[in-house]
Amino acid sequence: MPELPEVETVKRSLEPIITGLIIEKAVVNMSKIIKEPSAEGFISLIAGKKITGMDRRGKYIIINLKGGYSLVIHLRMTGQLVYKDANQEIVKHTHVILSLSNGQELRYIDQRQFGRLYLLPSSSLQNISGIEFMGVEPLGEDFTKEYFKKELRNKRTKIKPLLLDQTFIAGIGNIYADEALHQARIHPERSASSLNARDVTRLYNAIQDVLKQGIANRGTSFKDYVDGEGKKGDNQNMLKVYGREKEPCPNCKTLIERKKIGGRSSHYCPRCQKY
DNA sequence: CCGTAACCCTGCGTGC
DNA sequence: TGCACGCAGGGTTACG
Repeated sequence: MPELPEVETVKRSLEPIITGLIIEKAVVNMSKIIKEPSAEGFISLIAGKKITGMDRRGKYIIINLKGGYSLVIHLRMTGQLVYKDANQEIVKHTHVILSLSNGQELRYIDQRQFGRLYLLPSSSLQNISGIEFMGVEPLGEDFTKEYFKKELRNKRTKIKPLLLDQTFIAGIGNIYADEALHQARIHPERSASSLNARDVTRLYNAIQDVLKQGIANRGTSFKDYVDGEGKKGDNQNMLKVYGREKEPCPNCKTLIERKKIGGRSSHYCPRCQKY
């Protein structure tokens, strides 16, 4: 479940080793993974392009190419973008292989095939529907406490689904939403507009804390996630509530509960996180 | 505006 | 042992 910290870790692990290399050739084993343009167009367009750097927007990985193009990758649930020697075994579910000018490859692997690749002009990233209306970067300077507070006042939804809304804040997924709400001691079903100033401050700080901690620990490897070099992260060991149903809350020893909220399973401490 | 659910997909756990 | 089934989950889309 790659969220902002995992995507950022992939970006940071790959950028120094692939910048400056040329994508010599692409092999597409599953054409639906290429969302834009067609698989054929992708293959012909990407060949010969030099990698100039990388970016991240929300959960999207952006690989910038010389000539004004960008390769954009969304890993969704089980996607992996890994740098491997061309001699390394091609594992099951390898859908796209980019051959690089140093004999290495960038491989897109995705067990559930939910992830997508896009190749489009760097000036047209807004053409990707998920990016067009994407909300603020939670670790960027536009995400201020004042902005967060003001926005929450007008929202009539529950706080947990709101944190997952990518058009509100970019990059938070189920793991970090549950962790942030636990740190802030806020029940996931509280209505967003009901949070008082102290709640807002705690949640604002908690969002940034859990994301920064996730990055510092190189991501949460709950199941499939690995960085650009195929290495697992360490943040799964730091989680307080996510995936810990029926385990004691680290604060108060009350057993963690799990409940579907807004269609997503939510993990919380019924004692620390009151209504 | 908000909530709910379907969709996409494979692997895994459960029950028979 | 193996089959059928349900669940998991991010983000988009459809619908009430």
